[in-house]
Amino acid sequence: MAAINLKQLALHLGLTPSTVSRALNNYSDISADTRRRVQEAAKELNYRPSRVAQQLARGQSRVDTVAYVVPPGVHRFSDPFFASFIAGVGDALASAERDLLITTPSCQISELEVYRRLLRENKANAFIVTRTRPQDERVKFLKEKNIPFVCHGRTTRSKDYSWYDVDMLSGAKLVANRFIEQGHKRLALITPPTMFNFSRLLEQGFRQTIKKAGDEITMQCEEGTMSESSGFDITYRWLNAAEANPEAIFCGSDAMAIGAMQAIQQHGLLVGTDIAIIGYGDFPLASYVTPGITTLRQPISSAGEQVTRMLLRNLADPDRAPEHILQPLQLIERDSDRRVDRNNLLELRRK
Amino acid sequence: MAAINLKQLALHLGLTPSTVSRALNNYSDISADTRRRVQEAAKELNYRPSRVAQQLARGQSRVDTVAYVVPPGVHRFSDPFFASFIAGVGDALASAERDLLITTPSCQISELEVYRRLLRENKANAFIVTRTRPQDERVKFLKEKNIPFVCHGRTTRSKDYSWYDVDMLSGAKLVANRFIEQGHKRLALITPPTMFNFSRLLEQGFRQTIKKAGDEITMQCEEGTMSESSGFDITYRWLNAAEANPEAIFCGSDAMAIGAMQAIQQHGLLVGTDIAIIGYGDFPLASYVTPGITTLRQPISSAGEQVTRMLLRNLADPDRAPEHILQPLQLIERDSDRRVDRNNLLELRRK
DNA sequence: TGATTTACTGAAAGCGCTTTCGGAGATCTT
DNA sequence: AAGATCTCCGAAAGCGCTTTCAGTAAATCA
Repeated sequence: MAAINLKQLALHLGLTPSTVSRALNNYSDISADTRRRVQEAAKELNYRPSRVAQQLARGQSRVDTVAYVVPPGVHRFSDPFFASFIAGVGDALASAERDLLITTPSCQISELEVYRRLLRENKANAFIVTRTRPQDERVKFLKEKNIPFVCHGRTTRSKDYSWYDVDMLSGAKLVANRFIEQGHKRLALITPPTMFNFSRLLEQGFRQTIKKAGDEITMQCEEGTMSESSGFDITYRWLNAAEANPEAIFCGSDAMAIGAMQAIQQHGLLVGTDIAIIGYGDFPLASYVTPGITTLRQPISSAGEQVTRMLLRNLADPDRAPEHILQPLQLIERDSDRRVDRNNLLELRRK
Repeated sequence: MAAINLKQLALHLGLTPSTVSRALNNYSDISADTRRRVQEAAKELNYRPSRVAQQLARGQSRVDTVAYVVPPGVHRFSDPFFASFIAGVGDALASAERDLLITTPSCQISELEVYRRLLRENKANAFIVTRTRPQDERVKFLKEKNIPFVCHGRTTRSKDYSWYDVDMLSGAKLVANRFIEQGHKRLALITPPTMFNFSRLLEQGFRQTIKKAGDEITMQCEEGTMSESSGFDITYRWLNAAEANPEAIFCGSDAMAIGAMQAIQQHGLLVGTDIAIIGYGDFPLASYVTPGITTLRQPISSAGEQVTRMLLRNLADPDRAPEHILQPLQLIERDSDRRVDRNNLLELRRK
């Protein structure tokens, strides 16, 4: 099954490479008979033209592929964030006739190594970096190599490259203030993994607001993984703990909010009435569960699109100045942080 | 911003291409001074080596990329199916040092055209085809061109290529029988788009079972899009209709099941007690909503993995005989099809 | 100082394919 | 039957880069 090339195929047929090539490409100056012979032999010998050589010869050397290296660990693919983001990226890219390469480091290999390989193997010529870390080696690497890229998320030093990010700091303040206005005293926070920059901003905003509100407001905080089960586990533990239950929980993902709600219900408590829940993300199902999740809406699919458009602009004009988009977060009010008359549960259902 | 090539760069520097090339690639036989000059000029003139030429020259002509062309329309990306499937594919591929190219036809372009382009532009050398249609042109195309591929799903004629599929026919029978055993008479079905082969099998299995059960069992059926909103809309319409409400609904996706449940609740009815719901997929949230969704579990992430492993085997040995895997579906019993004491709702919550 | 090494650069072949051009033979004109 | 016209195929020049090899000038040695 050794790879056979044009020359060998030609030799085998007693023809020249040029003839064989034209036969294979259906040129009209090849006799029907020869063409057939050639094509049959090609199939027979399992000849596969080197696309690389073809491209070079044809002068199609452009590589319009954008790579999205999914960060390892932490729930990667099964995160609805992922799917929606990809959707946005994919759509924007498709309309620009570019493709999206998705990959993820296999266990042993460092993330950066994947970037290097993709470049070396000519698989991509631009990158979208997500879930940025405070000090992000990926950003450093790409800047050094002068490769076009755009980030979804900021890093600590972030003036000199393009990024799109949500205004998590303000968003978290919004949530905290809402809880406080609702009269809750014992707040709680389940953060996304703190390795992510946005998780720190979230916690920071939440804490700042609480601090400003004075001593009577307390908070507890734990780091989750963004999955339902982690929201469930953490909340469950809290409810079983000796201390008084939290009155309001801000969950760093809607999935965790769902888990938390489940834990609350299993404890015989009522979400909204006994414990208020606010989530983050507004993923598609947030409004379809009962009660509907009040959540900080993150327009992810549009995030994917916007990030991609930035990148495309950058690609079109490499000398372009970096752009920055700070997307405000909107609080979508549903029922998970709303008190209801406990005796009137069925009525609630009727909405 | 015209693309500059090695020769031009060399000319500009008064050096030969070979020297410049070696300078750029950090060969040790280039003086530090020259190297610096060259690298600076390269950056200055925004020189970008043609990766295609590099690959050809270096003899790295292999293209280890698997493409997954997401079928257009119908809720593509936001389908949790998509994300999980990709997760499985990505993982399996990563461990084999291959990459995954994901793309989707932009509005104007036919799906097949995308396949052609990917091949032409050397972006992929193997394909994973999902959501097969009864007569699938993609399959025909790939077989004709002798390109390695594997399907997730079957077509009508499917002996001579590898596929992985779930046993939807038996699965649907399982569900119908369960409904019947539970004593329901008026069954209903919300199918996935009928353009998909598995949708037909689903309907077929359901109908066959009902037919066998005799005249007293009736059914109504409508085609959904697999989204929450379509489940909601269809159910809502049924509940408002003149005819008697269905007693049990089988939804072709968990998302539709959630929509249906929402519609039922908005009508002041109790899911499980008034109307039984069974979904399909068992996506991550199915157990976290209230009530938990009874569903036909489709092991999607493992589907992605298995499909990919098949493909890898195929790639490793092109002469290998086609493989077929028919995955049995398992019914996961939760609460959405379980009657509860209506007066004891709060207790239920305590589980 | 002449021989020898060292440091660097240039010339040239080649990666596997496409494509233009020209030419040999066959077929067609008048 | 001689030229004109087709058919069909081979020769050869690239595509943009890498890499080996040889060659020159400078540095080192004896």
